[in-house]
Amino acid sequence: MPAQTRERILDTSLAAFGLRGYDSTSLDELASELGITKQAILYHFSSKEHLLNATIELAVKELGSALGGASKSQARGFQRIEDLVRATFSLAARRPEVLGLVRLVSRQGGSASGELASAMSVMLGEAVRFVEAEMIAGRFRRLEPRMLLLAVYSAVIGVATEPEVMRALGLEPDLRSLVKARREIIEFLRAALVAD
Amino acid sequence: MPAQTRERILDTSLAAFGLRGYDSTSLDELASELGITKQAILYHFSSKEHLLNATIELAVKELGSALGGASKSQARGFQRIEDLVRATFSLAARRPEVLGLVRLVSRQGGSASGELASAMSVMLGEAVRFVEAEMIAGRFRRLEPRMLLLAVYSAVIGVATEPEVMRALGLEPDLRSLVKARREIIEFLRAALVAD
DNA sequence: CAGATAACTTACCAAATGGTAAGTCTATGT
DNA sequence: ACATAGACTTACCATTTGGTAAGTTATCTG
Repeated sequence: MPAQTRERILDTSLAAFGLRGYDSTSLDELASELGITKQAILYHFSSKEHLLNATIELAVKELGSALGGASKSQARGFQRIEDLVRATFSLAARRPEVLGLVRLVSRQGGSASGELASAMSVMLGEAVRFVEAEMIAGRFRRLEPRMLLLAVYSAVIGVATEPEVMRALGLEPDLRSLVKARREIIEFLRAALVAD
Repeated sequence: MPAQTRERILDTSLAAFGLRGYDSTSLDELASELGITKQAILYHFSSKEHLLNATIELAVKELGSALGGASKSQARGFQRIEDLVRATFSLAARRPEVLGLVRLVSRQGGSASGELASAMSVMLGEAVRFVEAEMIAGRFRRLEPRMLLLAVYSAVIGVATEPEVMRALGLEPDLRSLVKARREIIEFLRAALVAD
């Protein structure tokens, strides 16, 4: 019952696009990784761009389910930020390609990015309101909420997805270091955010 | 006196590689942008990979001259961090492709990355020693210096080079917003770093 | 059993890609 | 005047790329 071919293609292309990039991944490569022919891919997805769209769709879903719990938690104050960072790092360790694809799309833009952009807009909109509320409640320092989130997002995604920079710093990007990095960035954010 | 063709090629390829990526840039494209033929490029650089190497070399130079002043300044405490962030943002506004290429190389690794990696290693090594000294002097909060730098690096590079995320936050990535982003991230870092 | 449909494969193809070989044009030194 | 070398261009070329067309095989349906 190889009706799951479609899912296998999506999985493989998510890994390839997310880790190596769109242009650097050819359909022939994908096909041979999967042990099928390129035309089998084109049977399920009528063009490479359509495949990218579907892949983004999958990544959005995975991102949602990975961060959804933390984002909807009723935790208040810094605990909620901490939950979110933990969830992000967990995703970065389990499926780095998902964050890689998010970054790829958020950089290149392109026609396909609409869905991810709007999904992220929703999440970021919620986050902005949350941060604003915490600032008003006096639990967070007063900073510009959107810029603050941009900095937090960049710091977390960067730490979670930039292994070469870790190497330049003399840190091996293995699991232990990732755990350490997570703890450190949480402390860093706590210092930056929590009002005295 | 078109002996400057070599430099023009490097300039154009720095922009192309840094903003669009390596695989997404063809030699034919580069050539037609320059109004020459592809073989003229291959005359100066014997292969695309050699061109990439030379381009990285140029980017390293530009990075050094852009950040060198701030990095060698004798400013102490947070002022020095602020100088560095300002220099980075200035570079991001003037020549975004340089930081783009840094990111590209630091992600993909590859054989050519040695030079950039070692250049960055030096800069980061200095930075680690500086941060450690400031912590000992009690001017910075006690955090793990390398992880701290990773977070700072990620935040700055992210904010400076991720226009799509800015758009998702409802901010146009124009000059005014960049200035605002710079101010905000400096405040963010100050809050995170400066000991009470 | 006939035929339709889904899920592929084999066979092609035009365009683009990185690269080679050979020629052309100009300046310069002898 | 002439060879030499530098800075290209014109002509090719093999491979790779995304994509089309036409089978083939198995399964389900009337």
